[in-house]
Amino acid sequence: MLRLTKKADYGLMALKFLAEHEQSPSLSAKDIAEAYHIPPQLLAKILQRLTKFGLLKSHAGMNGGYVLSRSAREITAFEVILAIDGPFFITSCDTGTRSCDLANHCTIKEPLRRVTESISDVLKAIRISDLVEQDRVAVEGRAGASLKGAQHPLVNIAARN
Amino acid sequence: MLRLTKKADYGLMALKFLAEHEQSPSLSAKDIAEAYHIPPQLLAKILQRLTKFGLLKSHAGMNGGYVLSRSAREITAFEVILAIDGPFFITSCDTGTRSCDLANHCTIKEPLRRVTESISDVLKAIRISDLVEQDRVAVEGRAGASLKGAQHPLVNIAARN
DNA sequence: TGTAAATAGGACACAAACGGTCGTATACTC
DNA sequence: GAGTATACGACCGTTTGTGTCCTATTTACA
Repeated sequence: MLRLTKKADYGLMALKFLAEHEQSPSLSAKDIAEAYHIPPQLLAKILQRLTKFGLLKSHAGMNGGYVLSRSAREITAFEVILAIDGPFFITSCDTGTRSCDLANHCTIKEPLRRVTESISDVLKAIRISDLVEQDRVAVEGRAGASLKGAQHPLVNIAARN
Repeated sequence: MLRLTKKADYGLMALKFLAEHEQSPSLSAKDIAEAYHIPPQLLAKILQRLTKFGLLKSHAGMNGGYVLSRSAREITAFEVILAIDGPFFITSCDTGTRSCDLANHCTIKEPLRRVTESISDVLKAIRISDLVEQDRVAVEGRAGASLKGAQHPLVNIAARN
């Protein structure tokens, strides 16, 4: 529970992959799916949603594919999750349109709404470029050796808000 | 998505209710269920899990019920959610026991693990007593009038980590 | 101009999770 | 011993998540 869906996972992976290949004219859903062993048709749909949401630009036809519509530094994890999984609330009631039937009795809604905001802020502070950077550091750390200090950029990012 | 289950909601509400009635010798699942119009049997199960997890103490038989096993200030929202919904991960893979089959290709796992930690920290900073306090303030604000300054205790809590 | 490769998107099938109920056993009080 | 409460396993219907299939459309290139 309180977990990301696979779709959101795939979406983040795809964006990260596109960010790492920004020099390419465009990459197809198939290219990305093969790189990560993701079901191609499923990924295609995800990329379509991201396109509809304005995070990607698509190009149909031969040699077509997708490119980031903005710099990787201007796309946040929050936007990706929002695009794929829709708005999220930490309370199970309050689906956005109308409040739950417990409205009058549910006394934790307001407190938890603030928690939701805090979590949103964390996700808004994570950029696709951070994923690239963080992963690069992790790989180097694994291949190389010393794992000391300042190796948790994302934590720092989350704390810096 | 990324939302709390109703069970976790109910659990938090119940703990808050118990915290508000700490002077009572014990409250039954039925008492609490009626107060919030929650299905009694469902709430009973939730309270049983919380008991098993050590957050509540139960007492069977006539005039039985539940009491907090600790002070409301020593129980966090994180523990409640963990007890009811199990461990949560922001990545859909990595269910705890073994990593997903994408292990080698999934390059965002490590970065997102840090995000999970940040969110956990937020939830760990929320105590049941905060829910009580925060709700009290909200009610007063609604009944009374002025809504200025320092009215977002939970946000402050989340930020103070 | 035709073919192949790509996006776009609706419909559907399967599986897992969630929400809730039922029945029964057990513990405790009076 | 009766009544009330917790403890817990089994079950069921609904929803959500994951993935596939099929068709239409766009585009590049031979």
